[in-house]
Amino acid sequence: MNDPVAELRSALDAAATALRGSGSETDADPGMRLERPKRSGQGDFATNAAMLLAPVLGMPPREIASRLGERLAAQLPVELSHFEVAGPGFLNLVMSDEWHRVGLRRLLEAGDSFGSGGARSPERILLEFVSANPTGPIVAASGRHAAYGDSLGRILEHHGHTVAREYYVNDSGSQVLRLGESVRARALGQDPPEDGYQGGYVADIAKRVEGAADESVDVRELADRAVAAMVDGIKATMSRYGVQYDRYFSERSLHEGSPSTVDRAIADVREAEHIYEHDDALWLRTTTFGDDKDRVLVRRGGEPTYFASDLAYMESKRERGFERQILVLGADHHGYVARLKAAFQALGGDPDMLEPLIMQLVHLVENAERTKMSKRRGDFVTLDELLDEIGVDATRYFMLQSSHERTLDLNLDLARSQSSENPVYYIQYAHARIASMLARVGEERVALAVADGCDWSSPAGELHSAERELIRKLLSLPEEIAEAAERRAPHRIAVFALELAQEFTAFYTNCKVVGAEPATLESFRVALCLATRTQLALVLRLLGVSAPDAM
RNA sequence: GCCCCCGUAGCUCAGUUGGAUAGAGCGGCGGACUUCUAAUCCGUAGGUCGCAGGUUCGAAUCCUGCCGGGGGUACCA
Repeated sequence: MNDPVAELRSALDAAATALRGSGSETDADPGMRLERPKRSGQGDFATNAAMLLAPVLGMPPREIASRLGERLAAQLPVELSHFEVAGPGFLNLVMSDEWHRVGLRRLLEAGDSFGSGGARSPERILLEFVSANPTGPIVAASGRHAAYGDSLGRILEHHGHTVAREYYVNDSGSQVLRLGESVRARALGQDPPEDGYQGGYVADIAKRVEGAADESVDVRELADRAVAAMVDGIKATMSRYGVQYDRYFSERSLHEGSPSTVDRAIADVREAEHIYEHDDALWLRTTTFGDDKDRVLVRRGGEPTYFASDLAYMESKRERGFERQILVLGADHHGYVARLKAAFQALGGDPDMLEPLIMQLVHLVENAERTKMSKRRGDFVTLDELLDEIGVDATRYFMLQSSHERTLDLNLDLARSQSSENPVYYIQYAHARIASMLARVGEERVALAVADGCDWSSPAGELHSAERELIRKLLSLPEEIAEAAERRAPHRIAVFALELAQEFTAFYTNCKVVGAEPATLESFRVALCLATRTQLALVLRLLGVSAPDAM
């Protein structure tokens, strides 16, 4: 492991354990924290350990904090500059310049793998997201799912997991047929059926798809062609958006073959005796696993439900060796969670390994009004249109900056007129500035600055507070990655990226880099710039946002 | 009715497995371009953390109730 902050935390744990003695409670207190105080003057790090130990030891918290500090000082004579006991019993730690310099050295050694591989038990994860029906173009709101799923995948991978991304294509069923009917109608110059798709894009497909107006071509066949055309469009949009899937998984493929995946899944749950017949339909007894009511798998008449496909798709994922299944669902699907969990268990799965994540809605606000989006009516803003307006980077950042469990209002007027005010440009600007500076000093000078033999790790003079703060920010990446991965929270990285850019800009404003005297100081600052650039590029990559060298 | 999410600065949002005086961006106001990129920086104003109780050394964070907004509650997909 290459994580100076984690090492500090271990030292603190050791000190706390020693203080507590062997006779008392077994494990370290999980509530013990190594925090970064918000206010200056409260140390570089702070811990509440003493307050948690107080009831155990039966001593005043401040007294414990003082003893804890002394132990830590003995353990870390070089790293720890000094400590203070404050408030109700906080222990504030001030780290030495040496600790910061060593930290920078280790950042450079790790490069863009810093903060990677922290997962306690690496998993094979199948991450399914978007999966919007191929009966229309990708709408703007799906851009949130796409950005979230893609970024989450990148973060999970950096954290040490293996991730496969899939887009589930609903290419069978009545919706698809309805699309075929609508295309046929448009091709013949008629209005689509009332329950069909009214959007203008249907006419475009009708022009592009072969045989649309040819009544000898079956509507079902026409529907397939239309879906294929839609999927091509979806792939193009996703590609433009920087979202790569490992596979577009066809729902229909679940029904093909003999026995089909659907057949096998049903056989499995039948064998486990979770199935019964009622009213000529085949039901899955999901109530066994906490669902409100049982669910139909095969309708009266033999037609399998969409739920049967879901069951089979889960089966397929398990057969392919993914122990964890994450699926990003829209808020309008939260009613499915119970039955999906139940189905997963009926197949013999551990319910904790099926992880439906509910994404709250995106409202597009225009003229101070929320626009309603309906694919049927064709009344929507597409993701492509949004990308035309405000660009990939700004869109992705906007979609990622807030928690997925929070409704997002996307103000189109604002997005259009003030896209340059998007924080993403501030972050990219910091990256571009560094690139420009490093180019100015030249590759050889940079190489010299980071060379092992270079002695900037012990120059005369104290570090500037901006240097110290920037280094600590850089060193906090591993825990940010862990937090973002474990909480499925890419927005944490979006916030971190902005904070890192701010720390860098403060350093830039206060500390001259090129031409700093003595040369060892210039080397140190060049090295710090390089480490910052590497990490900015890394977090931008995790967000799926570009890291330009010039702006 | 029942279930899920949300309510934090004018706007958009962080912070919520309890910690010190609640933060950022944008917008407002006042300043700074002989400078390594001004897409920047500095200063300043702006808050009953929806409301009311409770738990405790300590609550934006946990519990209960209420108010407000959004979504769901199909042999549709």
